[in-house]
Amino acid sequence: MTRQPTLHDVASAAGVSLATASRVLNGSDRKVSPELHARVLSAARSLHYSANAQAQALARRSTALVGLLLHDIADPYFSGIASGVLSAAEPHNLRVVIGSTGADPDAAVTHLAALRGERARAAILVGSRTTDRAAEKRLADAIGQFVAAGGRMVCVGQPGLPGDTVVPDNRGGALALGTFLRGHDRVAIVAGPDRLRTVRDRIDGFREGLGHPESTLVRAEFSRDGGYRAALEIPADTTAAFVTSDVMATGFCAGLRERGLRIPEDVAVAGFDDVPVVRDLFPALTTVRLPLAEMGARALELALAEGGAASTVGVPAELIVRASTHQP
Amino acid sequence: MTRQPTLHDVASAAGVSLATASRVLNGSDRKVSPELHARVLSAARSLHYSANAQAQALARRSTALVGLLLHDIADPYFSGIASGVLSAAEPHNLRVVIGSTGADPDAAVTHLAALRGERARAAILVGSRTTDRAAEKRLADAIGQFVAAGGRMVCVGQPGLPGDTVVPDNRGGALALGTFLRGHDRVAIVAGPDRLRTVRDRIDGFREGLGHPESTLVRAEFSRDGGYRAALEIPADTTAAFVTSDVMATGFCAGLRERGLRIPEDVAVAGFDDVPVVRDLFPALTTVRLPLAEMGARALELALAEGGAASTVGVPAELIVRASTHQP
DNA sequence: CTGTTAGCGCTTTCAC
DNA sequence: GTGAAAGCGCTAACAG
Repeated sequence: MTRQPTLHDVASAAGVSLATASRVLNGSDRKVSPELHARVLSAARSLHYSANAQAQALARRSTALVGLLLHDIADPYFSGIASGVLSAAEPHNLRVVIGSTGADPDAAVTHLAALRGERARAAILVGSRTTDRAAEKRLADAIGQFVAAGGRMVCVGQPGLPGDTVVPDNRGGALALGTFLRGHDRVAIVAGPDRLRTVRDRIDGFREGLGHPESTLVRAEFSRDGGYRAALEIPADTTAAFVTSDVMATGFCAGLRERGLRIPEDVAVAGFDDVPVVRDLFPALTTVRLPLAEMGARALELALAEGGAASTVGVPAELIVRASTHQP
Repeated sequence: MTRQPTLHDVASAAGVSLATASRVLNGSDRKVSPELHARVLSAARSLHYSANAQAQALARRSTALVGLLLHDIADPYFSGIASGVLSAAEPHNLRVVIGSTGADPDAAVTHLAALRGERARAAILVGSRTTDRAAEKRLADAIGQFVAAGGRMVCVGQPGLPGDTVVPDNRGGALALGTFLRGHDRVAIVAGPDRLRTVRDRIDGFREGLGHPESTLVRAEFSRDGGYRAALEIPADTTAAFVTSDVMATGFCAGLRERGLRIPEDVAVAGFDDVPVVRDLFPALTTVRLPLAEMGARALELALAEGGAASTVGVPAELIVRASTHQP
């Protein structure tokens, strides 16, 4: 590996000035004579020139980076959103650097600091909130710093933090589901952690739809295994269960089956999110569809917005009825 | 948003030179007196200083970026690997920029060019090969350029390209599966595109294990829907099917069910990869486990390797027997 | 131990 | 149209 050719090399190979070379190799508005233009181009080509992005960023005082922060890329909810972010970024020639926040409540803070150092154009934070007030404060501070440095912040899923927000209609979707399940009288709600506003909205909407609030509430971890364990805990005479996320519901169904309970004959089960795989479960899962990829794309677009004011875009949630539920 | 403070600002606020400020704010080996050290630190803190990563990269002639190129982040095979890459990158303080290559055979080429411009330390390419010789050549060229620019290249899943490689034991895993399924006499193999070496290895291993090669071969797209369609095509009297990826197998099982065929009574089904969800299908899917996250982590480690010679690391594949198969 | 001073590779006025 | 030159913010010799 020899030293990479610089713009300087190209310029002298083409017999022009640095400025001219720069003008033709990058979409400058300044005009360059066809003759020189061609010479620069061919010099660049034969040298295999590739502009140093860092140098450009430094000189231009701007980068093409956007950060994407999420819990766990292996979780289909997050990867669905990530997929949307990526495809929306492509046409804008934006590069997305991804970070998983995982279990550590301060991981987002760390990542945000790094993104600030990288002078990222924007950061997209997908659902990462904790019950820890202090940590929450640190997050808000980190966001503040990031924004102060000129970055745009957008949160997906959970409102309440500074910056733009993409929020699905959790309440509305759950309400439709609750309404659909009306008539079941021994209903269990398998919910993720109470601290999540998302979870609360889904519960509230569901209960309102159901028409009576005296359902059993089981708390569980927001994961496949959390759902599985919850299945072992719900009352044996439950006739319907609303599991607040599909990933949990997947484990929940497995747990139910192991317990010898049939779906939907013994207990009707519904999830939320409509991650791709749930239609292939047996029985196929009734759920509320969230347009994950679209949410990601919307977030990216917000991230690009020039305007000053923080905006919120809502996305609809749609009830998808499949075989895992029946109306009583 | 005001102009971001620079190292210069910090230095003068602390009443020291640029060099000293630089030394304390970055892990230089040079020593600085405790007194100045403290002054710089407090100045940096009160100014909310954040080093400009681009400027550092330029001055240091090195970045902390690694690129991760994969087909589709929403596919659990890829997201599983990505997850491993991310967690391995974290402790090394590496940033990973991700790009999906999707359907476009030249997307990897484009991304590689961008990564070269960014002077990324390494690029990890997860399974992206086409039947198109010309495109393949362009890919190899792009890799060559990237490497010539000092980047490290590592491919996951498919050998044959320049650079390091992480290859799972496709053949061995499939062989174990074939052996397990011995005795079935009307066996179908539902395979992804023939151009993929991975697919070929899996087929060969499986056949060898099975002990007789006269199985029906059905080609399908390497996706859930591809598997679904294949299920409608296989001979009705098939007693066992090996589907070359779990994602395909997921669709395949759904298709079988719609056709009224029972699993495993009518046809035993096995997949490959062991993506998380297949254990929750009903019946749970027999498959060959690939340590996806570990593969990603290994790739990242190869990417970090200093040495010159390209190396190949193999990862084992393990037969996981579940309810979707029975021995005849 | 600390400070001075060249760059790193590119963009962008500002003259010509 | 084209070029000279001044940075962009930081690091790393090299002197003290």
